[in-house]
Amino acid sequence: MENRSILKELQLRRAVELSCKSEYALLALLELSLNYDKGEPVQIRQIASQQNIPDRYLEQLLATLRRAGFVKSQRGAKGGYLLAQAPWNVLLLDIVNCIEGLEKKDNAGDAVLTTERQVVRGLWQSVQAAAQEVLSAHTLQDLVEQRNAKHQVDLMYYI
Amino acid sequence: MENRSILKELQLRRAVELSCKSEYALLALLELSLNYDKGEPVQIRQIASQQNIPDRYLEQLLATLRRAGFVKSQRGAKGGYLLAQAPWNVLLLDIVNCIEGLEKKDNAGDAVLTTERQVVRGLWQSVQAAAQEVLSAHTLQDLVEQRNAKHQVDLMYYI
DNA sequence: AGTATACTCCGGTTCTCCACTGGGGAATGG
DNA sequence: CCATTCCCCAGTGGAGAACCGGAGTATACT
Repeated sequence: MENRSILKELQLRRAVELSCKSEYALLALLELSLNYDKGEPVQIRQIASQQNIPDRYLEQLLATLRRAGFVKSQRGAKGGYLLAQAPWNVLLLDIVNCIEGLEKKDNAGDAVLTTERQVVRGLWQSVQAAAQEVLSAHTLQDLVEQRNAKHQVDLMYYI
Repeated sequence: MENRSILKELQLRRAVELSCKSEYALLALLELSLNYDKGEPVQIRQIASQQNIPDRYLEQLLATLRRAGFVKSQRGAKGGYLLAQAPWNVLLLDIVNCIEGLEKKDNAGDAVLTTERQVVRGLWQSVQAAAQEVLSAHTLQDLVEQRNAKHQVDLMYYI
């Protein structure tokens, strides 16, 4: 019990976790990015049906994204969601961190770490760093371009 | 419910997850590596107390490591655990994969993925790849050396 | 042989988070 | 006013994490 709470606080897990939540969020933001030029809001339902995501769940994720300032919402009829920033200004790392609820805790504090533990933690940090570097190297715009390129190919096969 | 089971099978989550389990396992194997030259088995209790790990839990982890062929066990009095291979032959990636229960599933199958989903999955794979590359670039021996180097420094400060 | 020592296998418990569902309320366009 | 759409809060079911405990089994030492 003691050990558990300690480790819980250290937040070692979920460090580089990519769950369903993140995938949904990225998909939603990608969908919003595709409609960014039009300036018209996109509804939850639309995204949900297009990407096969449960709409009530997506709603929550979009709420989080809104609170974090990634999207703007418009209520009422003809309402929906809009990207708050241009796709090329949104780092994918920020999205994942937002949705995955990453809170940094400096583990230097109460618990005394053995030399071995420090080494293992160090290793872990370098793994995290590698993963985050990839995510911070890309923006939503990159996803848009990849999807457009891929879409072209798909269409060619279709014809 | 449907969507959930599908995503569950795809095993998207836990792709790059590093939990308490992995830390314990790495610590245990590191401890065994330090005693590799001696050739004498190390008991669970010893590792557990040295690294502040609940022993009954560590027991389970060592069992999986044994079944995977990372360690050998010796029962009875003066028994304990031994590294099955030399520290420089054990990739850290293999350890984490073993303990985290990574099973690859090729997601190309029943479910039709939208173009957007494919793009997001692709992104995710590159993140995974980056993380795994770090882990596959190091062996237990590297951890041993790091720990020895760090231990030296600690001793110097102590004096 | 007998005993203490260790691993082995089986099970159960508690807790947390994820994925998802649902209901009522508030704003907005027609 | 009213359909539409977002907003907030609340709850459910299941899976896995992180444990604990006991009965069984192999081994060494005397």
